[in-house]
Amino acid sequence: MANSRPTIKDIARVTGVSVATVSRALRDLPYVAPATRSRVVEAAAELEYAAHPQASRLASGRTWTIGVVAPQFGTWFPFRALGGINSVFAKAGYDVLISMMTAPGDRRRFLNDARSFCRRVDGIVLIDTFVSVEGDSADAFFDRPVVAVGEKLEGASSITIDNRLAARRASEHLLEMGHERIGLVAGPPLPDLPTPVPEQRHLGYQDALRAAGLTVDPELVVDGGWTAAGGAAALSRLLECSSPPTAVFCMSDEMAFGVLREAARCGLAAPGDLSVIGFDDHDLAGALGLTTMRQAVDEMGVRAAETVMALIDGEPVADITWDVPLMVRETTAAAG
Amino acid sequence: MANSRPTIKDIARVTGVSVATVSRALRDLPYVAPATRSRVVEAAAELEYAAHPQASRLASGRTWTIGVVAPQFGTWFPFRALGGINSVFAKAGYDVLISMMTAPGDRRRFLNDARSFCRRVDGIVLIDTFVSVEGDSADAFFDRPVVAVGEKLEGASSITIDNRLAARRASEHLLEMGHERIGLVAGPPLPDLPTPVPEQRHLGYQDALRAAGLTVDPELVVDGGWTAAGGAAALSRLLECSSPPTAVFCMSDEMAFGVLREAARCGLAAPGDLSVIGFDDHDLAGALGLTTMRQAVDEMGVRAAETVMALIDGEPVADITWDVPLMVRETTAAAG
DNA sequence: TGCCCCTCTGTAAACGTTTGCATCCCTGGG
DNA sequence: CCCAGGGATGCAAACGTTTACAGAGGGGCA
Repeated sequence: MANSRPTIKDIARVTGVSVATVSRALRDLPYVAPATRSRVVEAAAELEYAAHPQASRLASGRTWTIGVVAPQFGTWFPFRALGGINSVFAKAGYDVLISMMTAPGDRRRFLNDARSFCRRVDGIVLIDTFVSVEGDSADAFFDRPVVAVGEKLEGASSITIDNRLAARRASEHLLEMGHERIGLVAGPPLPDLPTPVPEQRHLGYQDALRAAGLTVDPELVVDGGWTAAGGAAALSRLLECSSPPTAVFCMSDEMAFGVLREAARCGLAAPGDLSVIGFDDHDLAGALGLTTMRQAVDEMGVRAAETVMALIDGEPVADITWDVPLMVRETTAAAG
Repeated sequence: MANSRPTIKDIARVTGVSVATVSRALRDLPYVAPATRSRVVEAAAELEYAAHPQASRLASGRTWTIGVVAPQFGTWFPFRALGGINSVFAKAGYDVLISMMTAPGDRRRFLNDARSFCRRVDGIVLIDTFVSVEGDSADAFFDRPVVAVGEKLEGASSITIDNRLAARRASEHLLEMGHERIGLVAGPPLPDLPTPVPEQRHLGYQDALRAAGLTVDPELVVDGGWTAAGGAAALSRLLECSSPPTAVFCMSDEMAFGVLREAARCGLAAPGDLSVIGFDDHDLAGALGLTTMRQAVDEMGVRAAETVMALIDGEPVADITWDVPLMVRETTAAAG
């Protein structure tokens, strides 16, 4: 087979014009005679020509690539966000390069990786990366436009939610239905990932209880490990309390699914015997009837992608706080 | 800020050697004096030099990038596979470029995209892409090593499962437990994606019933739309049958989750009143106790990544069939 | 007619690497 | 003492584009 594809020179030779004219014709630049342009375009189609990306990138400085950085793939949040991000860039003609850079640890190495990564992309989306250790700015790592999803970062645009407020709202929903013994199935802080999320959601839970004049019973706060299995285990621990909760707020839907299953196994009906509210609006939450706080990750991804393109076009940095609406479904009901 | 990073020339000037020597020193090539090498390496670290990827790729022809192509992100399967794929390449120092090429439709445009995509990567992983319309080979689209996950493709290595056999096994599991009225919650063929998966799983279901001497009742085959909500709707249709099933095989776990929920809503206990088996081993299947056929997508992704690297190293094309073990959990039990 | 401007095209210099080839120097064996 | 051989280095030509600049030709206007 033709191991080497035709180059712009081949097109030039075939059509009898210079490479400069071919380049202009194929990129719809002005100052090309219509007849010339169509001859060139035809020849290119005929030879099945496609520009060599590296060469054009080297020459132009534009990469037409966006980098997406996440701490780990395999979890729900970054995957979902990537879906939204990717759909936008695919339409806009950008490539999407993904990278699992682990933020802290070897800082020197990270900086070097980041610098090298930058050069391959026109802009960067950070998903839950928490790169900033002690208030560094995005410029410290990247010299490209950056949008951070799920965290705020000096010098970058950001798309975040108010975790504390949303957790408070979730807890208030239970309070409003008359519950007074409210359990918290918490996600633990992640190793090597200095995320404020667990703490913020915990604080929101406390805010709600205190505002309602209730004391926060530490016995009602258990670790659910961010997984469904962990959620199930957490509920069984909660049920061993001297005075078990009548409602549970879970920091993630996955843990809530586990809680629901454990409840069923124990013969507790939801919401009859136990109200459960989650956090995320996981793919399955709607179909399974879980009341939850909707974190529209894919929409946030879409918005992040649009924001990167805006930054590339020179628009200023901006912070966006995404709304987290309460989705009342079928796992919460009035107490008693 | 320094808008332009140091180039290899800067290192050369600082250390007083030629760019060629710098290039060799930094890439650990032989024929560089130890003293020279360490001087160069130090200078590079000092200046925070990182090679310009486009330039080095243009010159060397190696891209150190792997392309991952999937028809659509946002669904469970490709995401999960991407996780596995990415973990391998991240370790091996490859970038991962993702692309949502839609296979059929405008074939000319697809070919052009594919050709252009090729040039950016050293190898390609196709996830459930079903590019081949009438037996085309991988060479028709790509002139790079290709590994296809979930489909077979002439000229490419592949990682697939035997959908028909696995579906048969799932159905046999129900038969072995004494069920004779077995419903099938089917996923419909996907629009614009000529996948044989739905048909194969349907055939496997029929194989099992026929081998057991049962007739296939078309009333027991309903469409679950590949979603949990669709699965729930499917079960309610099945229950309207004159003679409803005592067990259900769902072509995906997500549909099975919907079935389980609908059963609970109708007061049917699983597995007491209704046995349910799924297909996939979704993240949540274990924690929710769903009996299912385990399609270890992330492992398949890992293997796919390793296979691409093997192809790049010149090893021959090979087809791998991945095992799909039965995971007996808590949603299936003996009939009656 | 002369001038200017505008459209179209070509020439050639970037872009920042990698790499084949030539060169220089040093060491060791005959 | 000479020469072969090989390690270390430099030179310069790729790699395939983009783009600044120059120039040719033609039309309109004074």
